[in-house]
Amino acid sequence: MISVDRYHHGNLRSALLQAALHLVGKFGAEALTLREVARRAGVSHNAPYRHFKSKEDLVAALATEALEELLASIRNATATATDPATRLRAAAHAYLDFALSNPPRFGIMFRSAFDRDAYPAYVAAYTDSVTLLGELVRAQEVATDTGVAGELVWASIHGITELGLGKWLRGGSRKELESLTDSALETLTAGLRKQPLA
Amino acid sequence: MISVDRYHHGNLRSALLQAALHLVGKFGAEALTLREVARRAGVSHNAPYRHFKSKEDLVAALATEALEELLASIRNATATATDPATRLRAAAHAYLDFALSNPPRFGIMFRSAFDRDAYPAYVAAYTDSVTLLGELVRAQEVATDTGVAGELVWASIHGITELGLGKWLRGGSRKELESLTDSALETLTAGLRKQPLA
DNA sequence: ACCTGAACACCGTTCAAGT
DNA sequence: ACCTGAACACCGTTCAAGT
Repeated sequence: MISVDRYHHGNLRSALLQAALHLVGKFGAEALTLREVARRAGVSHNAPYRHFKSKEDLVAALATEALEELLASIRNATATATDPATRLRAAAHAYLDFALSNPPRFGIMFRSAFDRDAYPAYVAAYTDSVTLLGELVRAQEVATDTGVAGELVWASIHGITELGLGKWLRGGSRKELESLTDSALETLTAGLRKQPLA
Repeated sequence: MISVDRYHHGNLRSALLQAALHLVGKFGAEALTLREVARRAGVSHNAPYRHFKSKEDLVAALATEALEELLASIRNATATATDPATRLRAAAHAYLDFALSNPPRFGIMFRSAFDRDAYPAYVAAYTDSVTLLGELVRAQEVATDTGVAGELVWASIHGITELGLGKWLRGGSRKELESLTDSALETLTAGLRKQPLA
């Protein structure tokens, strides 16, 4: 009766993605199996193949959704401030918080083996993210516009995030990692101002 | 006749690890299966359990060996120079080169799910690595000895490595990534000198 | 001690069949 | 169109049995 258990209307795809996301968040990326996803969506182990060519194809869809959500989250976080340093800090915190809120999803987003070029929406979200970061860094007025400064900032934030998620740093709490992120941004911008890149 | 095909002498364990490393390096971490490892070592699918409690246990051994090798490689790279900046740069290049030389192994070393505390050799190599990095950074005379400077440097190098391996940066060649690493180190040390951490 | 073969409960994927 | 059940070739792991 209720439309949610009738997949002939085209909502199985999103139900599968939702189940997959839940599985990943709760049990980690290695617990993500097509058969379990199908089970949770209440369909046969085979039904997912109507919507995804393969497990990798579902993972790619999951990664695309995650990247789009991360981008939206960063946009949202930077929207309220006008001061360039504050905006960059807000973006970095959004990045870190996104990763901490669902570590396995962060892994799926970044480390999946699928061919990215085969997923235009993924590439689009990636391109937009890099562009946004470039703008945020350029607004600091710390370097000529070669893009290297943006990569340095991104790598620092990403490194702190990865090492934080893996419990490699002495402080692993959200607060401590945000503080480390702030230090990284301050140090990098100070360094870029003092010693502009070639 | 030849001792290599007689595992009653205690060399099966290392033969298994060697097969596992080869598998990981050639086909990626997801191709690492206990059964295939056994096949390559020429034993039944069950023989590995004489030497490893589980697949995770073998992965932990692999990760430990990798970390020890990385540490040795960094020690070796820094041994020839005396200038602090040169030594730090050599260490960073060794880190990057280690990752690029076998990306899946780098992943196993950093992202495996095993309980690290259950593997003292792993913890020892980790502790020694952090200590070494701390010394290298302290020699730059850029910060008070809180360890934060070391974490910032490590995160930057690690971030460049991860993003480079994942083809996220515009330049992905060894040369380009080493150059980006050099920029990161120069920028961070300049920033730390200009604006010491609280 | 060290190794083997059979067995169990899983996978991803394919295929013929049902509505 | 969308879904199902049977089947295939894999996994990791356990167990009884062989030397």
